[in-house]
Amino acid sequence: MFEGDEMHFVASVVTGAARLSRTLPDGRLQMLGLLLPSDFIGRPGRDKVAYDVEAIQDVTLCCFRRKPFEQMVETTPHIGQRLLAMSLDELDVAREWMMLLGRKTAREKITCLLALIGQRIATLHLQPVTDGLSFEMPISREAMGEYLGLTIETVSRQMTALRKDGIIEVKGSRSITIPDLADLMAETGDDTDGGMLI
Amino acid sequence: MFEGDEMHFVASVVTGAARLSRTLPDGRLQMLGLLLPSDFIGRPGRDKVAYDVEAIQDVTLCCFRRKPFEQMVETTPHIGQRLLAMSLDELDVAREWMMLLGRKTAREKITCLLALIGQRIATLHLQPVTDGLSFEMPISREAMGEYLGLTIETVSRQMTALRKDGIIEVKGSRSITIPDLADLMAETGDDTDGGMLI
DNA sequence: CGGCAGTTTGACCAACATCAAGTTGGGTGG
DNA sequence: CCACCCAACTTGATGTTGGTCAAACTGCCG
Repeated sequence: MFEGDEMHFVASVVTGAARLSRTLPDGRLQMLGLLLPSDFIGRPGRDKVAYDVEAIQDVTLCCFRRKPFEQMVETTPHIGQRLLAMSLDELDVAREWMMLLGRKTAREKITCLLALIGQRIATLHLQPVTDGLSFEMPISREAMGEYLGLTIETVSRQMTALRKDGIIEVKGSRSITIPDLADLMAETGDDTDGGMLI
Repeated sequence: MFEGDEMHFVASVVTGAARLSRTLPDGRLQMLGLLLPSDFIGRPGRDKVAYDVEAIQDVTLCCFRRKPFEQMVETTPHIGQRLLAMSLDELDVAREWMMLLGRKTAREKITCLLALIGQRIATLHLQPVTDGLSFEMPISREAMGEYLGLTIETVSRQMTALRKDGIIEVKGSRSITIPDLADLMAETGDDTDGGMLI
């Protein structure tokens, strides 16, 4: 679906993954969010799509016609509360990303993304998040750039630099190992200790 | 309030203005949002402040203890629906800003901000948004930079460039006139026509 | 063995940041 | 009333980062 399209339904992602993005008239593209199982597309009270939505894997959706769904939200408080909690979480993610896009260097952006994806994949597979963490990057260099506000060349160069610095190990172009998680986190620009004082 | 503080209440802004921001350990700061009258601070179901919140003018808040408020949200569906609509709007704003931070040039960032502030001030004063629009910048060059992910010097240089190009007229450092709104919009990088095809 | 998409690398360049002076204008104290 | 002070802003010189353009390289598939 593309920005401005009429949207006659809302939906919940059941399987697969999709992404939200927006494109400027001259073609510059920024990815705005990732839709994973349980995430919600569309919103009560708005009939146009606000951003481009594209599947990045085969996706199964659970769709509801918009009007009946809006009624259901009004009559079933619990649904509204759930939607509120989800949209507040998305807001946190979006703001975290604003910090990254506005102020972080290319190297910090890349390490943030690697840490994020590594942790999420490990958690998904019920693996501990420790040194030696190993995973497949689910997205291309191009998609990394679109996510981070960088060009593909800069992404590639930073990956090479991180490899040469021993922060990551790379096999092929997608297989990543993180020998020392603390080393990676130290490059993200964030608090390493979760923000605790002393 | 600062990131990580315990928050025993939620609040609605009645008068004045505040801003949301986050700071990296080394001091880099990114503004994440603006709180104006009717905006909401805090959230049901979360007891820590997620971002720094600072008043930028004298502010009056309407505060509610968090626990009773959470109960009220559960028992009064209409409140939850209103909060949902507000947080979805904030999400749109945040994502619009991600596009700006990730992909726009300094000149585009500045013109976007000027257009945004000009239009909001005009609307607030019930003035038509037309050529010759004139207003006072409510924020300093530094704050503009924090909002746009730029340094103060770059902000200043771009303002000078826009003045020399006749896109804006400047009196003192805060008073702005926009002789031709279309000229300004043409510099934002966005669709000038609101995205309509033909 | 091509052909091709995805990736890497190199050379060069533009945009923005950084560092360092100025400049302006409003407020204060002599 | 004037001199000076200070914060906010502007301007200049220079440095870095990341973008751009172009050319290889890789691995996979037909």
